Amino acid sequence: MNTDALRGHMDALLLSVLEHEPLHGYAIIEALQERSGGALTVPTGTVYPALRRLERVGHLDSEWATVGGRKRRTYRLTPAGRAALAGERSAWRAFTTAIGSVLEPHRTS
Amino acid sequence: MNTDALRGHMDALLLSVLEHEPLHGYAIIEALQERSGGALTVPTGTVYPALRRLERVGHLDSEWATVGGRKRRTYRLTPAGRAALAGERSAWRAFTTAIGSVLEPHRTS
DNA sequence: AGTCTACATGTAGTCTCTCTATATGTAGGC
DNA sequence: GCCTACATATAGAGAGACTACATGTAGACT
Repeated sequence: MNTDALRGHMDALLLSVLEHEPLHGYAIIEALQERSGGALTVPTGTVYPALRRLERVGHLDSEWATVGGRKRRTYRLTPAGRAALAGERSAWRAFTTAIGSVLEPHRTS
Repeated sequence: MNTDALRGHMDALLLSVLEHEPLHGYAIIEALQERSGGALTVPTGTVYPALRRLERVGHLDSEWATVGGRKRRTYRLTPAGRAALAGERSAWRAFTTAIGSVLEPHRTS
C-alpha cells in the first residue's frame, strides 16, 4: 500500500491528526490508519522519530502520562505547529495540482 | 516551489511525459515545466540519473541522435514502461486519496 | 503457569533517491 | 571574444522513511 512516497508528507499527516486533539504515538498510528480507510500503515520506526523531530523544531510538545499502568507520551500542537500545518496544507494542494497536471492528460480547456 | 517531496513520484512524471512521444532529457525537463504551469523545475542532476535508472530496469530505452550538431539521447517507453505508468497512475490516485483524507477534514457523508 | 495478543515506546543502521555543484561541449547572437 | 540557450553527465551530500531489534505492561485464554 505504501512505498516510500510518504517522504516529505509525514509532517503534514502528523500535524493534521493532532489538530483537534492531543494524542500519543500509538493512537496517532491508529488514527492515520482509520482516517485513511486502512490505506496508511505507518510503522513505529517512522512515527516515533518523526514526532521527536517535530518536537525538536517546535511544532509539537509532549508530556508523559500513565494510563492503566502503561506509559504514554502525549503530543500536542504548538502555535508554530498550527501555522506549519496551514503551510503543509497549501503545499499539499500545490503539489497535487502540479503532479496531477502532468500525470492526468485530460482537460485542455 | 519544490521540496524533496517529489521523491517516489519522479518515475511517474518521467513515464507520463514520454507516454505519447519520445523525448530527450532536456526536452523532458521543459515538458515537465510547461505541463505543470511552471511549478516543477526539476534539475538536470535529478532527471538524467533517473532516466538511466528507468532504462536499467527496462521501462525506457534510448537512442542517440545528432540534431544541428548537438547530441541527444532520446528516450522512449517500452511496453514494460507503459505498464509501469498505468501502475504509477493508480498508485498516485490511491496516494492522494489516502493523504487527502487525513489532511482535509471535511465531508463526513 | 505459560503463552499470546494488544498496548506502548524507542534506537541503530540501511537504503535510496533527490539535490548541489561541477564538468564538458556546440551553436548562434551581439 | 563573450554570453546564453542547448545538451548530457557524474560525484558527493543530505535527509528522511524503512527494517529489525529491544523492552516492558495488561489481560485473555489454555
